[in-house]
Amino acid sequence: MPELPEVETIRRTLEPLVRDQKITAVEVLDRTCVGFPDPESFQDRLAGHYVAGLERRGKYLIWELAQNRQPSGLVLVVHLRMTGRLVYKRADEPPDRYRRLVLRLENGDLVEYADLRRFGRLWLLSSDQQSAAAVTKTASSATEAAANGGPKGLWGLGPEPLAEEFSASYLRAVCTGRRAAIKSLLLAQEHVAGVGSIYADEALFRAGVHPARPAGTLDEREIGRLVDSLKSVLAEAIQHRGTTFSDYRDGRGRRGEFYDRLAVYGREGKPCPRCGSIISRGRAGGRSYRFCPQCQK
DNA sequence: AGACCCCTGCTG
DNA sequence: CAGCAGGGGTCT
Repeated sequence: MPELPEVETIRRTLEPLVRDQKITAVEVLDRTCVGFPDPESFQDRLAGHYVAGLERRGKYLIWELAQNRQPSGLVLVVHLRMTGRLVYKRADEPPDRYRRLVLRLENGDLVEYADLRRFGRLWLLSSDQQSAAAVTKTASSATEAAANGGPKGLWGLGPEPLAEEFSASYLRAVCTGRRAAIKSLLLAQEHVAGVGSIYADEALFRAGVHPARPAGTLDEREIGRLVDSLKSVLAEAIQHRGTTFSDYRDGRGRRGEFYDRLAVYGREGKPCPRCGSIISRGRAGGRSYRFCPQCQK
């Protein structure tokens, strides 16, 4: 489940391998993974572009494209959802069993997009549209996005959790008056971008806050601890190149190493690393959470 | 704000 | 072999 640290790791590992390289050909093996435009136009328009650089926004990976050293006005946007992978390979390396799309590069290597569950999507969008949408959150850009079949979530993303903008005062403003569980609020990409189930659970554990607490009931100190915890767990996960449960791989096909440092996620029935109580599980807002009944009130 | 859907491997 | 998991979108 690639979340912010995993997508950031893919960005960092892939960028040096693809920057300034030409995409010579695009092979769409599974039409369902192309979100916009239609698969034929996607192939035709993307082929021939150079990769100017890779950016990340929330869980979205954004490929800046160029043509003849000039910005081409197009970006390739990728969301891996649950089981998507983006791996740089030599042409003679065996394909992933779930290979869905291939970007051929002029040096003979390729970038393989694979996705077991086929929830992931790729979109080829005009860059002014994408950047305008990233900074504004207006209804008009959202409408425009919908009309163009773009990635709707990208248009309404909240602040990056590692940016200063994501502060205790910001989170307090978001939580105030809300009865939804704090965990659901952390997962809502319009409030904070890039947090998924793993890091929401881990941050709540570190902050000592019960995941099902109505957001509005958190006091000032809890809000402060939660902001700090989220930032620290995300930064540490990036340092360890993400968390691999089964599917996630970085841009070079390697596993992430944060798995061993998880305190609660995937550890139900095991002892809490802090107090030894048994980690248990609950459900809020239609999504499950893991927590330590002793440490999280 | 919650139900349901997408999709497929794995679990009970 | 039904049911669950899960990011995020849609529909109610």
